[in-house]
Amino acid sequence: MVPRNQGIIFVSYSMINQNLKFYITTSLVYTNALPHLGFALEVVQADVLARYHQFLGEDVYFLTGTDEHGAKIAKSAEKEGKNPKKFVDEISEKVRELKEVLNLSNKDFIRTTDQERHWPIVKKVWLKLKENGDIYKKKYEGPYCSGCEAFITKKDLINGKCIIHQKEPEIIKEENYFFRLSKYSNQIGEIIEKEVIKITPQSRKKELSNFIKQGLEDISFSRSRKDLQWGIPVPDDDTQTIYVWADALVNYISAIGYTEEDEKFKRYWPADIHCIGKDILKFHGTIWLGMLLSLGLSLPKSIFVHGFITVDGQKMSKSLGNVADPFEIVKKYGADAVRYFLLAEFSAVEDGDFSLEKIKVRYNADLANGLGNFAARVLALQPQSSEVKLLKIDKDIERKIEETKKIAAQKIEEFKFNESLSAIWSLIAFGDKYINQTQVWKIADLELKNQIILNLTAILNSVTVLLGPFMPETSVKITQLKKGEILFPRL
RNA sequence: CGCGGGGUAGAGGAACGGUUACCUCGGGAGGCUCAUAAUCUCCAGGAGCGGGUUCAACUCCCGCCCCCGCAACCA
Repeated sequence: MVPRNQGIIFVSYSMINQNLKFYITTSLVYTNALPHLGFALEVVQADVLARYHQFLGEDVYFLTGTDEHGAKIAKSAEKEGKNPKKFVDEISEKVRELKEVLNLSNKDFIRTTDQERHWPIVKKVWLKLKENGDIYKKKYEGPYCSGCEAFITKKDLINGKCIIHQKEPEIIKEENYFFRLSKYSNQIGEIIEKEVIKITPQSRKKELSNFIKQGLEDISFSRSRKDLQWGIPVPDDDTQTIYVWADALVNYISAIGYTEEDEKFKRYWPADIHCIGKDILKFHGTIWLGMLLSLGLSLPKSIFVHGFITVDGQKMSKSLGNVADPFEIVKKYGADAVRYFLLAEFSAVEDGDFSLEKIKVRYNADLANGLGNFAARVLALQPQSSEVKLLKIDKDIERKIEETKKIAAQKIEEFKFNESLSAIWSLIAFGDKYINQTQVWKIADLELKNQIILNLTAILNSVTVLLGPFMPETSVKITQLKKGEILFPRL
């Protein structure tokens, strides 16, 4: 047999990063409904980055979790006749299951209902902001729907009426705590403008920058207890509940135990990458930064903003009944096929469309016919006898492999997962052509034949390693694959 | 004139101021039989509309038409 896994494949990846830390987060899933494919997209992208940096030898901390407070959740729970705690426990557990189902490498999972890890730090943050004079009481005036028993926003209105209750809202005044975001408006504007925090893609940075130029206003940080019971009480004032910003965003530091002395916090903060959706960039790019500035903490190094998934060309929505369930899709195609689809089918920063038809086409074309078939071809060519001289891989093959490695790595760092994968697939195509051109199966000269098989094996091995961050399970499987075994059966 | 993104073969996606605009699926022809009806080669078919800048524009600029985000208390 030609040795299957020879040498360090990713030699072009530096292995000197042992002391570097890499802290990567996703947004928290809001637990008012089961997780959908959109969240799967975010965690899969983050997982590729995490695994890639792991591969580089860095000390990776990959965090995800669930945001479990809010009136919406309390309401959804009530609808199902459950108490909120039980309700969010169930959904949070489902989100956790995604870790197994999608084969995620996250190290930690934080819940905003965690009274031991999360609550104390939220309170601490609150008190610190207050101490700095950045939290104050102010009367808030806004449209309030008595049907919803909550303040509503413009978006909840159609023709000036509440969508759900067909009622005109009353204007109600309420006293809430506010965060002095306006104080940091200029500073934040400059941070974004000067790219102290790198925002990918550029277009989002522009969007955010323009938004901040209009000037940031102070933002309400609490709700009255009667409107929002399911949440963390404001310290020293239990007539008020902490609103989402000062609760959910804090997860990024509560998970690593924010106190200046905490070793874990010292080690990992600031985040290297916050992975978020385009809908919440504004909050991360303004409120969160304002909080950090007030706390005197260093700022995240970068924010990566991904697009949304549509299904059959339409926005996912419960009313349309087209919410794609990641569990079901994985059940049918397997974790790696779903990961592959989400990463390869579209650019990470654009919106992408999912459909069962599309994933099937990708699966058959790229995984069964492409990767799987190539692996089978190479394996079938392995010589029977074990006497193989130590040969060296041909220069031009070596060159092609090196080039692919370089592109694949570079594209990951640019968040261009689809292009990284397409570089890997062009190496597979190169291998396929090489087999056809050499007609290796016909060659009688054993030495020449073995040389070619060695080259092919080197290609397959490289593909295997390069695939690691994207398709971890498949990557392992290929190294253990035996003649005649099928990696991805055609569907 | 609120801000921003986009309109590329039948479908879905890239790239780029300069040979012949690329890839995948689909369609057509041929080859091979190591391989999962796989794989390889070749062919057909394309830049929203109108102007401008340039030796040269799909790429830059202007106008128009159409789509889509954002326009803070929404995860």
